[in-house]
Amino acid sequence: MVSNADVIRTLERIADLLEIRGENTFKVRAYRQAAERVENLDRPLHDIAAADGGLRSVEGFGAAIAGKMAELIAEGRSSYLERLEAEIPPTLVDILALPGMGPRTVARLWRDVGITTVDELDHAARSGQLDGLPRIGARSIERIVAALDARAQRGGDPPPRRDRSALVSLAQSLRDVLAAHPAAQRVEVAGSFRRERESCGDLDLLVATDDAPVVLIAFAAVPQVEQVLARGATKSSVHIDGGFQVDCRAVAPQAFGAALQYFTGSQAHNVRLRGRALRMGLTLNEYGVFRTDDGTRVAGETEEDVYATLGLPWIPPQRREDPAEIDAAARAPVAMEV
DNA sequence: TTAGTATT
DNA sequence: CATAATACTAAA
Repeated sequence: MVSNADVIRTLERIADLLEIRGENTFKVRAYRQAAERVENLDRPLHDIAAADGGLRSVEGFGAAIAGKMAELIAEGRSSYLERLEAEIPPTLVDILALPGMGPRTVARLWRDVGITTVDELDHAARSGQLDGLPRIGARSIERIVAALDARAQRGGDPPPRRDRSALVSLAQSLRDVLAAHPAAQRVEVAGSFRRERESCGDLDLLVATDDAPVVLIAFAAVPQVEQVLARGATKSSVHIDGGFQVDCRAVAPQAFGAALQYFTGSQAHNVRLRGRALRMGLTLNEYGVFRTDDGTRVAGETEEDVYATLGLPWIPPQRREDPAEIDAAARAPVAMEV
């Protein structure tokens, strides 16, 4: 029996391989989006396949994807995926999973150096085989080796997610540390933690401040920090507590609402919200809502402002996952103009 | 400045 | 035919 999880894995695998192959980003996105739609289903897909509308009734499933997934459900295999795997070494997906490794680099390592596995990459990186490749300098090789070492230490497993319950105290203590900084005016934990997901891949902290660089320097210097992954003018990423990633974003107080909205996500929610803004002649980013024509800022101080400007009631973070949520909220009478 | 990757 | 928007790093 093919489970929804199997279908999701297949769709994501197809997307990864297409991406390495350099396929049209719209096509790649279609497979990713289809996977995401399946994730949000509350029914087994094989059930839907057998019912009236069939797989085409699943949002994000057009003729091509529905056909391929129908085969997967009926036969337990996808001939399309098998053809892709014959063309593109499927072990490249493991390389793609390394942090800092994207489809362009993976494709180049394969085509130009013949690297197809993590072990081959490890050997090549340490033996100087990557030296002199365009766009891969000494720093890049260092990063690759570090990523390989980290992966090896985990026995090849992907970076583990953590249960929400196991993160509560870490989140609280980081929040307290930042809040104690004299330049920090307000601190919130955002991201999947704020959306109350049961497991989180990282922690996202947002700080309102008039002096972002100083706050970010302080953040990166917190004693529990094991490694600073990046530190810029508005954003810093670190590893804490056994390689767990924590991202910190610092914004001006008048942008706090927009930044909180952005940083809370989900990504799909942000994309839908920003698309909605565009259709209204507005543009939404983490600094506010702006008129497309003259760039005037029309909202940003609070989340409520941001949603209201887009004709929506404030949507609770827990509900910012469901693709239908924005449409549902738009139909709610409360926030529509009085 | 650009390419690539990362972030929600 | 289309595509959310932005930040950071390394390389050129």
